[in-house]
Amino acid sequence: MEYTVHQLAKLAGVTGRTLRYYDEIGILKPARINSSGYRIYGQAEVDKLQQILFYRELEVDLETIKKMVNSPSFDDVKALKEHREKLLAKRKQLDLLIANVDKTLAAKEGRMTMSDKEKFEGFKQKLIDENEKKYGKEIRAKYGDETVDKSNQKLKQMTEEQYAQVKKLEQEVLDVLNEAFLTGDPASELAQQAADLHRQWLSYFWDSYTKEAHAGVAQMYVDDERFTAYYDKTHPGAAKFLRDAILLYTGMKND
Amino acid sequence: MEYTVHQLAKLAGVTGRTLRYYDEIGILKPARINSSGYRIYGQAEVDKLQQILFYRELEVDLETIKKMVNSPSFDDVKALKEHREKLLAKRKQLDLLIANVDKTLAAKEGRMTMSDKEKFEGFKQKLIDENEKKYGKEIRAKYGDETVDKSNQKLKQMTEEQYAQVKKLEQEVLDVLNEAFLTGDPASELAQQAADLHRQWLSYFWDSYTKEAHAGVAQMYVDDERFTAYYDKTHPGAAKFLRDAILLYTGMKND
DNA sequence: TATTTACATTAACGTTGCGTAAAGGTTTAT
DNA sequence: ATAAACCTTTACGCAACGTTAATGTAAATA
Repeated sequence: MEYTVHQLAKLAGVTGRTLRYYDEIGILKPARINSSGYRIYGQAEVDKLQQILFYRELEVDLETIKKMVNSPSFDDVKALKEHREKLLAKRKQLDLLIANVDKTLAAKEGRMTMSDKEKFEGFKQKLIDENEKKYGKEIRAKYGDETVDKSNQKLKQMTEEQYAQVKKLEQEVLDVLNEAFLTGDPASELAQQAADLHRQWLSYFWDSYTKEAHAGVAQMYVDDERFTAYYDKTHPGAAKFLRDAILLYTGMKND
Repeated sequence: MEYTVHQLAKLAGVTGRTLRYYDEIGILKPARINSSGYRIYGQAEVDKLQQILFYRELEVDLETIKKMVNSPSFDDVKALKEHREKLLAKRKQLDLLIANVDKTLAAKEGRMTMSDKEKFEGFKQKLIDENEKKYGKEIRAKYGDETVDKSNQKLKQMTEEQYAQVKKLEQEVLDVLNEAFLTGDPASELAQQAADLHRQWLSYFWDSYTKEAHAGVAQMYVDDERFTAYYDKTHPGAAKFLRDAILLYTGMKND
């Protein structure tokens, strides 16, 4: 059997370029060249190519393969053993790398959680301040300083476990909001679901839920760029969209 | 603090070329360029370089690092996780490769052992034939056909364990012979040690050792190219050298 | 038979992360 | 003043091909 480049290439699962390259670097020369300058390969070349590809599979470099298949006196077992050592060293290095990447990720996620926590803390403080400003006098007059201070204190002392649940809800709000945003309609079912999830989320902070306060927080998302940025992360305009959904949800705004 | 390329390079443990390259691909630009066209780096660049080198340690490609350190909005945790996946895949691939290399080596050594065994078998047969030719009539006349045939049979039935010991001795003969060859003197201590090891080796095949037979085998090493090739593998001429050493050892040739 | 289609050829650049000259300008030390 | 020690840009080299580009040849079809 005789083959042209492409025929042999297909037979062996490589490209013609590869065969020309192998010819160029002298690792596999065609049996002969016909009158038109075409490379013609025979059975011997097919066999040799198989060998070459076998060693290539093992990621031996072509220079070494060349010696292996072209000089019968070459100690291929020794070469393979050395190659094996190189592979082992590479794996050791890889293990180190992976461990380091893991360490870096752990540190980064630790920091992220940290900064999330800080944001969370800031949010809680902001809620307290807002409540204080809007309803402070009224409520303090009604229940007395002590009661209000204790409530605020409780808010600040949310447990880690609650925090985790809150984080989960927070993510759900985001997910549903982003999906709802694509509908473009704050009155859509998904948008209203997002608003409801947000109510559940808020309930973690408030003893008593009021539509007014909920709507107030929603408005804050638009007014305070810290929160706007948070909700707009995936879709710019999502914060406003959420506010509108909540305004409809709370019935603070019709149609 | 301000640094020129080489100063920063030394500080960070890279070469100037690296910094120029990082400038070229826009991953780390100098703070400014002075009137002579020199790159001047400041503290911010030092810090950034540290980051770059850190990620480089993890084998992240420069294109990705560029995004990581230049755009604050880039999700580096995600990138690292993807990188981690790539590393894991690479390790898996490496494990496969190593297993395949092992398999190849096992097969090759299996074949080698096989061919060694064949050679060994051939050698035993040859010894029998030689003995038969040289001493056959004499010995058969002396002890009878039965005795001789049984002896030959025993030779053929060497156990695997004996075989292993013989292989070990064989290697020792080779090692000492090759070292002795460098002295150039078949009468040297090393050469005589090689001859002695060879006698021990031969004793595995023979019930009774005779100087004459030993010298005869030595001569065979020179006459039969199969064995000549075996001993000449490391140093051409070693077979003849061994013969001479054995001739001196056996006293079959003086001075 | 003329033309299209499917091959073949060589030449040359692109890939990654720099190393390594080469050819020349600048600063510092003697 | 001159040499030593910097700096600059330009550009090839590395491994193993992929990918055009420009051009020539063989086989199939109109």
